Amino acid sequence: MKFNSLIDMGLVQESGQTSQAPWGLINNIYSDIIFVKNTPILVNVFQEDINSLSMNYEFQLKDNSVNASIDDISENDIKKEVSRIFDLDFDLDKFYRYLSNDSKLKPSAKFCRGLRLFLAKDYFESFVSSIASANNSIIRWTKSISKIRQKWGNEIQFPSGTFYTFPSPEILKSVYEDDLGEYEGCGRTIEIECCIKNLKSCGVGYRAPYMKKTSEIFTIETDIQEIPTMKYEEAFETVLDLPGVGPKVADCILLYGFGFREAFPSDVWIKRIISYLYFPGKDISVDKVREFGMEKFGAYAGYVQLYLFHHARKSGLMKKLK
DNA sequence: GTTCAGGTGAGCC
DNA sequence: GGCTCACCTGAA
Repeated sequence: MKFNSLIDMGLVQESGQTSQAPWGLINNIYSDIIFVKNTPILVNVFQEDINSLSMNYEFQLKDNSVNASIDDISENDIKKEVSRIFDLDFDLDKFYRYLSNDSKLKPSAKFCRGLRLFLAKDYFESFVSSIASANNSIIRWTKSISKIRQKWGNEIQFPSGTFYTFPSPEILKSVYEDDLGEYEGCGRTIEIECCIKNLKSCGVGYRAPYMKKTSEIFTIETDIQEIPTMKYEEAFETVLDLPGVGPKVADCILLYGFGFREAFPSDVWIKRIISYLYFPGKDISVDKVREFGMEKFGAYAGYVQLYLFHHARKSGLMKKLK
């Protein structure tokens, strides 16, 4: 089945949006489990040919599935969810016309043609993933998320193979934090050097307690459920209250997770890029850069951030700015 | 072996 | 309120 919207799937997957790690990649097909009406569905997405920049998808229900037949879930439900995750209704042509009006933004459109938001398939996953991304590299972050899924996610068999879901808040809030916790927790029945099923063993470092606490809050907090209906400012304050969530991570959760396109996630790289383009020779604080981006780009702030960041990454501007 | 990059939170003023 | 520094890991 096919979507006709312009999209570069490889670019979306590798763009480091913290709502989720890149989907599994085999033979140019990206695969992951999404949930439609609480039923796990394996989705494969791929480009028919590299030049077309349109996207195909197919799906599978799990093996031995008794209660989940395609009768309960319409193909249209699945299509709508895939379309939502890749933000396919966003009008890229209109956005490119907007970019072409600013000579500083214009080059990024060509470099990142077909780049779209990679929205959360699961809100909890986007919170934990974003917290794990703070002060981290994309490579290390991706490895950590993959380990978390393999250690605590549900293993589900599909016709084309075994996949792991992202673990639930109930599971993640009670996992061991580090080697010592695991050693003590299992009654010292194993050597401490052999402890491998704790959060720090996934390489998340000091973020482990933040991730556990946020998982616990997720099992009780009700405010979080209201975020999709909130205005941006209120949503920002709500998300900021969580441990391990500062302004940067909050904006990542709101933009990549929930699709608040007025968010302008600002880290040192965006600060360097914005300073280089709009305030040459000056040192603008990250906080000021965030204000500047939201004020100047308005409803397009999130997409502009996405495009500037990846243009800088791909064009070698980042190395130059460092 | 050492140094460094990368956001957040705690402790301090 | 603002400022400084520790936090963990892996790459250089």
